[in-house]
Amino acid sequence: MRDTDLATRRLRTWIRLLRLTRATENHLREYLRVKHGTTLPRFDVMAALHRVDGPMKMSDLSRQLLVSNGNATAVVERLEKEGLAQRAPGEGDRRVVLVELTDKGRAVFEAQAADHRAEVDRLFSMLEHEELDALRDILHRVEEASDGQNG
Amino acid sequence: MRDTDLATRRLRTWIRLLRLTRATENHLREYLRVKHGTTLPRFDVMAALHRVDGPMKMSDLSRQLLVSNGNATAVVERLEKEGLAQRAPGEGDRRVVLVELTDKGRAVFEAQAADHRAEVDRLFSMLEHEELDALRDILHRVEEASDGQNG
DNA sequence: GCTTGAAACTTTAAGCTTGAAATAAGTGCT
DNA sequence: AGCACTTATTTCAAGCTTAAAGTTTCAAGC
Repeated sequence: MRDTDLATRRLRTWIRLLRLTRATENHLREYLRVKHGTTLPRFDVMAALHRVDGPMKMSDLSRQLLVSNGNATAVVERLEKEGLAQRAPGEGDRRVVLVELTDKGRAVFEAQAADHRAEVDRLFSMLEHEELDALRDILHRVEEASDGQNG
Repeated sequence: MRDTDLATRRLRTWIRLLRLTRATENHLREYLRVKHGTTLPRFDVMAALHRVDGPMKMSDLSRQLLVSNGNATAVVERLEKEGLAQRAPGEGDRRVVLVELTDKGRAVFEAQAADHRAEVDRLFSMLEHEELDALRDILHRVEEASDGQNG
């Protein structure tokens, strides 16, 4: 394999990375569905909102999650309908919309997050500090390079 | 960071992996859209069909791509409508449907694939043999473990 | 103050995706 | 043959996602 040219190895590595990510997402989707009756996009949005622990601009939300503006609007709309999040107009800039979790949303998310964390720990239980170090270095290298190219 | 407990490190690593995958997919989606007027799901399906280079069962296709059956049906239907793929009933087992690329589909895909490969090569140009080796080992370890758990 | 342009969101249409239900066809048991 | 069970695929409803167009608001230059 080491005599295969770099372009081919990079392509194969990307495909394997993509497959691992999909398989893991499928597993977590199913887990969240049967255990908490929720979906991955909802969970992701709630995680971002919980993380900042306060009002967050819609645009920051979509930037954070790497999804389109319209997508953020749609998912937040559903969360709001279920009483898990709420939107309010921004104070200064009247174009801005601020989202945050409701108390109910926070409670619901924290229960989901605990199980989610445990499941991720289980799924990656074969990775110890050594592999995590190696992976951290590689991810760091990729992120650094693409920061240089884009933003 | 090394004094952070393993569960936390695994969760953070998963999140970073997910972000890298999403960023890369977003980039490739945009690339295929502007340069070839196609989408990632269509490209993925065509790649799978090109890979086997011959008739493929719908169920094998969805298994390969880690998507639902209904999804495979929908994407193939669109490819068929565009004359890029064609379906035919299986010979022996009459439940089976076999898909394959048309000549046009093969030609179209090969042009897309060449550019896609070059773009992936560019996106991961910071990874040399050394990092690819490390990543291969890690991915192998994860795949091995989940094979033991599931299928 | 007006205009021009940019920014923050929402809306819309089209496509993607899932999970479940529905069809249809094969397999095995009696 | 008849019956239950499994497998292969499609259909369907609901939700997710994007890109593009539309609305409202802000900022800068005149």
